[in-house]
Amino acid sequence: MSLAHADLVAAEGRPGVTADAVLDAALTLFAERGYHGTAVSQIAASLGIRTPSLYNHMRSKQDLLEAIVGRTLDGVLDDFRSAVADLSDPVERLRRAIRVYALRHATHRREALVVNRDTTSLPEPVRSRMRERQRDHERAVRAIISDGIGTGDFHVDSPALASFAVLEMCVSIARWFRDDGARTAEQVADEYTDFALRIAGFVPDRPGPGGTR
Amino acid sequence: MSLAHADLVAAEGRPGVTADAVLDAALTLFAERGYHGTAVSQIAASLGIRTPSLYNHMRSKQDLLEAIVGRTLDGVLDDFRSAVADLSDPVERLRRAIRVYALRHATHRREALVVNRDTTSLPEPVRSRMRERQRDHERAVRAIISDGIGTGDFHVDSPALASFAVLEMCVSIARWFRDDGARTAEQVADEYTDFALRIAGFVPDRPGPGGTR
DNA sequence: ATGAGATACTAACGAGCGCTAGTTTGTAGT
DNA sequence: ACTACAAACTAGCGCTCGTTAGTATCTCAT
Repeated sequence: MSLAHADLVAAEGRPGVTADAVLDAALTLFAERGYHGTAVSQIAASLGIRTPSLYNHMRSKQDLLEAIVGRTLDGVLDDFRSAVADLSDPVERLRRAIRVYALRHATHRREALVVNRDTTSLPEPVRSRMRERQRDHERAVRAIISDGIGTGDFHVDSPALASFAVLEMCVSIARWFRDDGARTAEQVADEYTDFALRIAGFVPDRPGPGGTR
Repeated sequence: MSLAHADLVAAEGRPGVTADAVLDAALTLFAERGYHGTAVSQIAASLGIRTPSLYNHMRSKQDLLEAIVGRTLDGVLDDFRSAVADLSDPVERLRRAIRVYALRHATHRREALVVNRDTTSLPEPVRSRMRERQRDHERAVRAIISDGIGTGDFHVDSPALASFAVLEMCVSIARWFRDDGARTAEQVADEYTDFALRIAGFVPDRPGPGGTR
């Protein structure tokens, strides 16, 4: 395990350790053992260097967490915006929004685990800023559900509850998905998108998967 | 906050700190800051005693986590068994199983947060045993869904995926539910139970909540 | 009154933490 | 060949961690 990066170096020319490599190693360990459960010495060991050498590539352990959480939330919001751009039908908007969100949690498992487990470990001004960005996304999804209720496509008592349920259901993909599992990330994303539409109370013209009824 | 227990002592006779009080204080702090993010000195402070006095009531910090996770999983399995006892209809079984599970995550938020965040921090023989108990519950729910597919009540491609989605959706209640919020724990449990049946592909005779269709 | 037992305390331990200072080394550009 | 710079190193800082040892204090049954 501590050889992973060393091998990479041997294969290429002369990179040494880069800031991105440190971030990636931290990401893996934070996802595995949590932020407080990970020592910077372990990050260094997984890169094959001594602890103080890390500080040539980062400012602090806290900075690593902040960078991981920050750029992950950037990615979520970017994904969302480009997914629903040019769409007006609430059903299609929800379908696309949930598909990219579910897909992300299968393809970026580590990021998802860290954001959900360790955002609370950020220092206070930052932490609230990050939470606010998560809420932006949740509100956007909630708005789609509300729109769909208006058009008669969706049927739920509370758009807020439904958006919580749908989004957290997707988040949980990161907890069990494996690349070598029975289903690809795309297949899982498709099935979860279907679940989301069901939660929203959308009833397709033809019965969904699972057989006749 | 550090006065919470001291007040309780003053109100009663001479209890001092009990093992249960330590467990409860640890539960609150673990849920708030995570196992590795909580120092035993903070547990002591929240009880109004010095750190070493804690060891009159516990064996180790790790023991606290093990006790919290262990008895929470006991509760989950007990809840499940008594909820579905005497029921044979898959729809009713799923409804009852999910209702108690969702309700538990609203009424025992701290336990749920700790189990889901910090079970990985347990030492290895214990950790696997705990995970196995969680899997027992998941398999039982999955079996209900499979049964329902057999009877034609449910319609999903993969009972495994559906059970993951349903259970993790319920777990997430612990992340946002507040006792002083707009909905009671029972109301939330009812709505989530409805979501679960929708995910399972159950279609009631009359349309569900949210209006006509 | 006395002794037992429970519960609190002070003191301090060894270990590990995140991080800094100062130094060596190895490569690249002139 | 010489210089400049980046990136690794050793040494060690101040601090906090979980835990133990040993002691004082209080309540209660004898």
